[in-house]
Amino acid sequence: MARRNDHSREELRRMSLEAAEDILTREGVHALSVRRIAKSIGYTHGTLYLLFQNLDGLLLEVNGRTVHDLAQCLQRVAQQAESGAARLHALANAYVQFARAHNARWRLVFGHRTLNEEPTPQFLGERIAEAYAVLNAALADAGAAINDIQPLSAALFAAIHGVTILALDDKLVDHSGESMNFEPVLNKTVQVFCAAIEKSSRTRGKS
Amino acid sequence: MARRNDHSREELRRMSLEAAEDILTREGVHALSVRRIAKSIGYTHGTLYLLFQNLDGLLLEVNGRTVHDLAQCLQRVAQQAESGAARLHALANAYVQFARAHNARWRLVFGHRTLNEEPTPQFLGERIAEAYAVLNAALADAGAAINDIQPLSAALFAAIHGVTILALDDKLVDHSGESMNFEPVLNKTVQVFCAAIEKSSRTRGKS
DNA sequence: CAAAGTTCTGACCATCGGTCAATACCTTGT
DNA sequence: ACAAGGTATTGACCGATGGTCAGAACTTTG
Repeated sequence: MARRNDHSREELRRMSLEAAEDILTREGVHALSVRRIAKSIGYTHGTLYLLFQNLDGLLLEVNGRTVHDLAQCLQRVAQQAESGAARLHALANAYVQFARAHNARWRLVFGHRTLNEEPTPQFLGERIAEAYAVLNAALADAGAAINDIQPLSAALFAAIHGVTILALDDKLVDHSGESMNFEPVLNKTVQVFCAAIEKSSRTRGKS
Repeated sequence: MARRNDHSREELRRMSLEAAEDILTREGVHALSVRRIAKSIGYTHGTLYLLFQNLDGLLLEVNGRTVHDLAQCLQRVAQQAESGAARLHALANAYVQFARAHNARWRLVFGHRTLNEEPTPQFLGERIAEAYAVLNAALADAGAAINDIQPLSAALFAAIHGVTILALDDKLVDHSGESMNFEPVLNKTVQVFCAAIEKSSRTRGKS
């Protein structure tokens, strides 16, 4: 039957989360189940309920890791890119690319709420704020001192997020219904916001 | 056992879809199942497999209806609102409000892909294009003749979509992590795009 | 009124998330 | 060295799911 103390509680948790991510990446959400994860780490499904409250709890932690990875990715990009508009473009691109590279994992973050009904737990919210902060900083940097940076920043984040979602589903279409590449749409998005920043910083101090 | 010919094939399909929407609205996605729908229309689950290929097929049609309803809603709003920026604001607002009013149904449209793996079927894509066309027309109207209307329009659509998603999840946050109302963010979004349209129409004909 | 044709059912299957008594293992005390 | 006690792990079990399909229940046809 069963080895004992081969792994600590924390090790087992980590193994489970990594296994879940692996299954997600290789086989897709449909293949993800408590039993499948258990099999993957060489234990039975019962054991997983000693490590996590339930499947939902496990997935929530997977999502936390995904968002954390995204935040780190954005941080790296922000450091490497030049300031100003170039940095915003780089960040926007990194966001979409991350979502494409980790398709299944990324989708789970936003699709999971479909399954349970509870509000997003605070620990996940904090991680999202983490990613958001990077963009926020870049925007502040690009636009110097702007009064109304808050809604602008949130709007840019949402816009990039929107492009990402539609791009993943291939739902970015032109007027004739033909699907388009995300690049021109994303570039336009950032351009439009950059123009707004510029204009805003020109009139700063007013009102 | 069983009444016979009480309802035509098409009637049964319609009843099923309506039942599904009702369950979705009243009890949430978690309650939606083949058996639950069957019970709701007074048949057994086996019958549903004579009407739809499987649960996925049924949900796809539900989604088609939802998007169609959204498109109609947008059309109505576009007709009533004044031209120009006001119409764009009205459309953006209507989009978010529709999503909020039909929370569960709307989420299913974008969360469903989490479950199956296949690409969005063309009939759903067309319905989305239908909704998109309304925005596209309003934008063309607002900005007169613009060369690069295509990416602009797609970008605006995506931006509104992004705000809507984040608003529904209460994931629109300011720099301190506090959640914000969607209105200022949505207004800012439309403003920013209106400015871009204006600018673009001022320099039209060039290049 | 029987035969042929249909609509509908419900037993059945594999699988799922989740629980928990029982088991197999480890540690400790003597 | 061995038994007692404690702990980690299991796997049978539950209710429910999506899905299939032989055959029952009902209609129409000849």
